[in-house]
Amino acid sequence: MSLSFDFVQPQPEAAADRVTLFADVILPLPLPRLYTYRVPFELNDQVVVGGRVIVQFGAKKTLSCIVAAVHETPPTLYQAKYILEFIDDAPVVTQPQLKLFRWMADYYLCTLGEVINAALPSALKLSSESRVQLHPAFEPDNHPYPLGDQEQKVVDALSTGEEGKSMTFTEVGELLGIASFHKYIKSLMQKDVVFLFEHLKDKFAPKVVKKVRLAHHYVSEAAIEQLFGQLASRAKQLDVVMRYLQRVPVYQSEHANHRGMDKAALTSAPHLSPSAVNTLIKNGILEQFDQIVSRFPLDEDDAQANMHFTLSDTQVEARDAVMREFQTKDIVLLHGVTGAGKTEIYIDLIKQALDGGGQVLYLLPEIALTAQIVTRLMRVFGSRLGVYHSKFSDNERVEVWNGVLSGRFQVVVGVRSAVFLPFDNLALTIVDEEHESSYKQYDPAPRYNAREVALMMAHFQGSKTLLGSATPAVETYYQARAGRYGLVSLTKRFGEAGLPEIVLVDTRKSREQKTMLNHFTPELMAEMESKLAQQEQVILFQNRRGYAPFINCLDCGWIPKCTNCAVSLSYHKQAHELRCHYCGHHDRMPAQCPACGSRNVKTVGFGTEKIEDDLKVMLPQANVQRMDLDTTRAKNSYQQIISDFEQQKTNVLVGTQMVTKGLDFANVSLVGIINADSIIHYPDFRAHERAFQMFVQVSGRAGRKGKKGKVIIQTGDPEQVIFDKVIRNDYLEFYEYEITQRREHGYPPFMRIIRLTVKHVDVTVGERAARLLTQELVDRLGREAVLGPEAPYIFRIRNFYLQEITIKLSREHTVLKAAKADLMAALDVIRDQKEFKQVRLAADVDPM
DNA sequence: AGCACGCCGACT
DNA sequence: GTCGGCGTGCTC
Repeated sequence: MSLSFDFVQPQPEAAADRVTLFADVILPLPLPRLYTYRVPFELNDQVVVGGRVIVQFGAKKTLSCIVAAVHETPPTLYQAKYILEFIDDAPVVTQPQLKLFRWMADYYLCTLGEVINAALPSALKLSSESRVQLHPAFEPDNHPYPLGDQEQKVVDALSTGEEGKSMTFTEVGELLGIASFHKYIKSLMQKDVVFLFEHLKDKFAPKVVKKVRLAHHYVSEAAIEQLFGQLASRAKQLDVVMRYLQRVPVYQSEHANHRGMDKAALTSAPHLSPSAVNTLIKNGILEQFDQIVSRFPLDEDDAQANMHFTLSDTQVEARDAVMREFQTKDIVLLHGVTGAGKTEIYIDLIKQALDGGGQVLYLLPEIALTAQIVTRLMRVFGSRLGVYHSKFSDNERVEVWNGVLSGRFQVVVGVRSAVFLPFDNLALTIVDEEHESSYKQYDPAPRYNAREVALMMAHFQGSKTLLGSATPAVETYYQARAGRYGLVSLTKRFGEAGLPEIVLVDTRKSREQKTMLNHFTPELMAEMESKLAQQEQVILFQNRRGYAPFINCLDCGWIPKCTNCAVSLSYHKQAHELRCHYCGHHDRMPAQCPACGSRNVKTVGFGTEKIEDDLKVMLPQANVQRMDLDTTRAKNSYQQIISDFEQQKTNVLVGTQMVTKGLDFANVSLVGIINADSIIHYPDFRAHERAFQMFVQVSGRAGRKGKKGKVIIQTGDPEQVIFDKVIRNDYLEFYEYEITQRREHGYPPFMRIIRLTVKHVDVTVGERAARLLTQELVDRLGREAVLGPEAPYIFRIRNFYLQEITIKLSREHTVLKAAKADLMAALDVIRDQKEFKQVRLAADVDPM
């Protein structure tokens, strides 16, 4: 701003106050910096921080990106290109979000572009390759909104050719012959004429329900009167019409008739004839139409009926304690045993937060976000509830995103990535099962933990956060003990169900005595038989999928290995394949040893598939179902397995971790952990914690609603200290033991860990890069802060050789910040060496 | 992440 | 002689 003097008259033609604006944008690419584009002067008033703009990036790419800042400082080193177009007139990313994204990039050592990439549903990230397609529900001659000329051109182009034809943005631009065509696409989207998708594979497959309504010329009392006369001799048809009028208040509002009712409710109702319904449709009395429905249908009547439920005394007490803690603390840990009824407490707190006018985010791990819980929440919160699930299509995610922006959804229940939703007025954040490792994203950066991100987001927005778990993460409990988090314990199980009896069975002894029946001890076998005889159900937990972790030729010792990874191939019997669990590589199962031709090839070890297989032979009367990654890959198979078990169509459920989470089955009286040792003896400082959590969680599946359950843990080493704590379900004792270990060995929560992985196709280059990086780190951070480099147990994945360096840092903020700067500098040293140009470096902050 | 520019092998 | 391999460097 320059000084101005009174006597200097403004020159009218010079437009002295003409400001040139520049926008710093976040490109959805892993680039370290923001890029500055120039705002076309006539569009100055359209720039919104948090809105999307279209820019040309590089020679031929056009991209949408997020405006992070607007200013008047022209770049000095280059000529800024112009922004091509503005997509939004209001932010799609809110201010608190931008702040959060910056924090994430900083904390997790990644770029803002990577954060944006993980955060935005891909339909919000437009590029010249984005595609449009006519909406399946669009009817050209029965469309409520008029279309402009340009819009009509697009619709015409999309309707000629085969069904479901799509065009890229580039093609739309060519068709219209103008550069600024996005506004037409946007308008067409708002009118539900077209929808967007990014790749050919994510085409929209909406769920359509057939509905019927009364033809519009019957919607008046007189007309209906006349209709009754007309149908007087056709009793079946009359019944249908009567039922329709009963269910749909046609007289009260024409709108109600327009919405109609489910056809299935008429055709499948008792005493009503489906053919009568069809005759009515044929005669033009009823009309049939399709409606696209959400995955979680809400029955309005249900919503009213279930609004109110009462908390038990224990629950009221716990809720009040949480609220008391919230008066002085922003974060509260609700430590409640499985089955203590935490969900009801959450619902109660959500209601209060909503009454106060704030938004609520309720995070759940993926396996716990079931239709059961969603329907339950739907009943209470109805259309104010948004659901964000990873199995949803991109269009559905955008709908939730926009719903949060517009205020339509005040509560969102969702998985890890729901922390990215554009809240601006969060009052309450709930992270249920906060210890769950699935909150942590591993592979593409940002390698974030949604629990930590949620805490930071809540902090930025002044929201309270409730962390819930039966087996809190050691780090979390430590914070609560230290008084930084409030702590509320809920120890009584709901409905008086006692804790299950937990029994250890020594597999080593059984093996010596040769009493093992395949992988079952006689004790587990006998108990299963007895429970099944009493018509009760059994869950078996085996933390390894497939049939066997490897196969072995008994004559020459040949073991098939993955060609891309340093692992043996697992045998999958059903698929008759050898598979790599790390890269997806698979071969046909050979009929004989390819090395020596012997047919003496045996499977070694066992996974869920073998357990299932053995049981089918050993317990022929039982119905055995397996639930693991392999059997739940298809869209609804998880739900199918659960409901079959719920309805007791299956008696034994064998599965991996999937069976440990949040499933409430009233009739399960026995849980078996087939091999506890593989879980405990894992080369990682969190092995005991994970084992404790797993055992307690899976034990929680046994015995509910008054029945006392039994848990049998098979182990070759029953003396392990951890079992003692599991048996007595003594979290506190486990915690005390574990925290001492952590303090002694300098692990979290006392130190912060950053794991660097160096990857290269050539072992020696990778090793050299890792050694140099270690040296650079030692020079900057000191010898004691750096461990490694070391090849991990699985030292090659997807043809990349791995080296790991572990950095241990003090948790002090200033130290951490300086250390990260040092770390980045050390990484740059590697990147600058020609020899290491092909080295891939990944930083994982707080690895799990 | 793309994509263009650029320098060395098997083909018309 | 050219077409094309993918190494590396840049994108406001």
